[in-house]
Amino acid sequence: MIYQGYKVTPHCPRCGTSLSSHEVALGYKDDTVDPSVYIKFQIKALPAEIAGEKSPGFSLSKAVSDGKAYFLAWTTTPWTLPGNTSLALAADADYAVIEYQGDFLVFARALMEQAGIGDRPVLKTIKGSQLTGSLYIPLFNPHEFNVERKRAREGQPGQFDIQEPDAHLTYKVITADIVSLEDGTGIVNIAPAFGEVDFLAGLEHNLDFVQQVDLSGNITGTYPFSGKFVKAADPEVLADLDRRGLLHKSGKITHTYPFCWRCDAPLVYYAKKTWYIRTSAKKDEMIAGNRQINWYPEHIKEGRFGDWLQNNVDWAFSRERYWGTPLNIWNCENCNHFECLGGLDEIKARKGLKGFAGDMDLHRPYVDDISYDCPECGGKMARQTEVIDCWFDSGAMPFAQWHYPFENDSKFKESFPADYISEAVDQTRGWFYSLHAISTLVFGQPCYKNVICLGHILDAEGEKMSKTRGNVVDPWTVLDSSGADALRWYMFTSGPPGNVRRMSPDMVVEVMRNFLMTLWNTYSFFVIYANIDNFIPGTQPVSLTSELDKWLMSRLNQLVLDVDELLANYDPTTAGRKIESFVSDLSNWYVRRSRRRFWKSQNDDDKLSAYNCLYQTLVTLSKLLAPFIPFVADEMYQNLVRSVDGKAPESVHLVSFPVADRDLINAVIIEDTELAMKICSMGRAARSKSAVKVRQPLPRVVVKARSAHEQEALKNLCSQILDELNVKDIEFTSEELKEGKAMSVAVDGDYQVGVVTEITPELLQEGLAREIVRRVQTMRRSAGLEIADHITTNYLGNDQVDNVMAAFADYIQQETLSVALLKGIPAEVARTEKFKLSGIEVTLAIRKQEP
RNA sequence: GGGCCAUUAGCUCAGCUGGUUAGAGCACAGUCCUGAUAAGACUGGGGUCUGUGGUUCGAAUCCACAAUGGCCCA
Repeated sequence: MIYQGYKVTPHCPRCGTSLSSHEVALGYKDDTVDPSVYIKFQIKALPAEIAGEKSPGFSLSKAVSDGKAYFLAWTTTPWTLPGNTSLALAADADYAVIEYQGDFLVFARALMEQAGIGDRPVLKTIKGSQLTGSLYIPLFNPHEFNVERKRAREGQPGQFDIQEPDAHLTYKVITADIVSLEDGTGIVNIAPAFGEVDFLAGLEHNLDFVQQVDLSGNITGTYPFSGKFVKAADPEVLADLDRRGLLHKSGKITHTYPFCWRCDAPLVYYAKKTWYIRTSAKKDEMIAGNRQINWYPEHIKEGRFGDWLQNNVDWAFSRERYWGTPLNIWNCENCNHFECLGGLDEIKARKGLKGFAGDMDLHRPYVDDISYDCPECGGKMARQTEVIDCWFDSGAMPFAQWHYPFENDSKFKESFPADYISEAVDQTRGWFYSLHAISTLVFGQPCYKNVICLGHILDAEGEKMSKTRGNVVDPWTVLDSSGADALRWYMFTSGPPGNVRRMSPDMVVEVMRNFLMTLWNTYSFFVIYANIDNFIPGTQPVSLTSELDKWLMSRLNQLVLDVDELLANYDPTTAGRKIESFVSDLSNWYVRRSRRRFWKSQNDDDKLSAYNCLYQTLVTLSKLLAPFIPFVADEMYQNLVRSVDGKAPESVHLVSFPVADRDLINAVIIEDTELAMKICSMGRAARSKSAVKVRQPLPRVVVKARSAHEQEALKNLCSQILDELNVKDIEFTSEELKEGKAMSVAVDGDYQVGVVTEITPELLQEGLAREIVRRVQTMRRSAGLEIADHITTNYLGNDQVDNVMAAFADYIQQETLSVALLKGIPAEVARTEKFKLSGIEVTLAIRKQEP
């Protein structure tokens, strides 16, 4: 499965190493500007078939013998031209001969326009196949510049024979499938040392091999441009050709070219020795294994990853580096015998072992000292100096992390194959592949069952974030200002994980305010009141008599059901969004509607039921949220559970995920409450149109629902509606509601909600009482009083004020925790304020009542 | 050059097994509510659902092509 090949690999001249295909993938740049040049190769001889051909008027043979006939080839890498050893044509294409400045140029007829000579008459048309075997004179005869010309030994791709110098060297023309008629001239520069296609063509046609560039990317030999880096040599190569009349046209092209992901140097395709894993032999197994894996999003499976497996090529896994896992292949310096050693035991068993100590560090440089006797010839066996591609290490993780198969047999088997892995989409060629390839090679099966494949995070403009571009959102600024859990929640809920997403810190701030603060405030509401009332969870029976509580328990258990199922289906986004809308309803409906139940002074069943429901809900939420926002969830859990139950698991992360109680799910209540919410929303709209403040109670709301069934449902929930809309009565009708002097109406589809805006003296008085409560509360707050502090309230006003204070004394006192309502303003008060309420002047004063 | 994904309000996204009037949050303006609130409610402005064809009684939704962006490959 492992072999050494002489193959062309992308090579980084600065790092001095070849790159794997997944590394190359990291460094493509779209807007690379390179030379676009048309070069003339002088034709020396034509194949006999067309050489003898007579044609009236024009003879290509004569032009050849006059030294005026040229193949016109196109390239973007002038520095490879000294290594050119052939030209490739498309067999089926028509090639035209035209005259240009006294020379006769041959190139694909279809591409005349691009070469800038479309207006010339075509003197002759020849099929590419007819030109095969033509000979041409090299642009640079390697022997003149002290560069070796080699040729592959028949059947041994890794071995080359050096060719004798030849002052009259010619190269031959071949045909190849890869020749494009889209761009260029239909005649392709073949330099077997500098391209994979070129190298393979070289093997197939037994072409010469000229390698005039060293591993640092510098031109060797004695060319005028020797010693230059390849890219720097480009203009000088062109200048040299131009001087000799061999440069037809020179320009620039913008195209995609790979660069080193590590150091940004342009990559050079370079033939050199590399160790390969013959993964292509296991291609079918890898494809079969992939069918067992669940991919999210699903299209990756047969799309990007499936394509990658279909087009599998052998894994070039050796690296010319210092750091890394040493390649465990030794070979004999004398007879070239190879051995691959599988472990320490095998090393120790070698005859004539030198440079080995029992406790040695088996990395470079120490490992390089190990040698032993060749079992074939007795020569010295030395380690190949390369290290192993670190992607191989990453792919070996499932067993390497346990040092399996040397130990931890059971630990390995427990965790293999993995249930789930996650990485970004670029890793289809990286970690996803290295894991899958090695697992298939070693175990014949996949090593992961489920994958969430993440899309990339882009900046606010939709551009890829990159350090060089400076558009990176620093994670620390987000973590410092909004927190890790806010960032997590944003990532989970802002969009499906497989999508790319634009990101700016503002979005995380929004998440914090919208979701986390709502959650936290609900939690802290509970904590404040539970502390005031000394509520101890678990000691009181839960009796679900209140419709509101039944609704909350229904919603909660439905939520648990939904979230559990969504997470099982690898959809954290929808799960998170469900939690979000639940928390919003919890805060804006349940707590809002239940407020008075917590505030009232009697510790009755209703109050306990409210506490228990809210408590259970918050605890369950902390468990549901634990995988999403581990810090906030555990903080809630610590205070809600651990502080009252020392025997509870230490952390929410050690608690089992909640299981829904299906018996508590009442779909009818959920639906009915939704309707009640809708009616309230319309009622608020009607109220706000009437311009009567919500604080002012109104006599009646009139509802036109769609059916008698809906009317019944709303009747059951009418206390919630009355309270929410601050009206005294609810009435149902099947008549159209009319907007009028004492009626404000909101319409939505088949629903109509009208508010009767007649204000009786009694209602006005009650409204006044609410105004007074509201003012006192605001004063308490500004005075810096605690919620549970008791006060004495003093007041001053006309008879009407006196009447209100008398009629609503209980209500005002309970709401404001006033031990007394006293007429007259004493000198020593915490705060005095004067108001005009509905045209009536009132002066209020409060002072804290010391216990 | 090939492949995959996306494109819906100023922004971030729902809606995609075709079917009443395309929704939410943020942002903006005004009004209201509030002793849990960096919250909330109501109203308002803001949309040729990227474009062009096609299928259909009916298309944001299905099909084809194109444009733009992102990713991967060459």
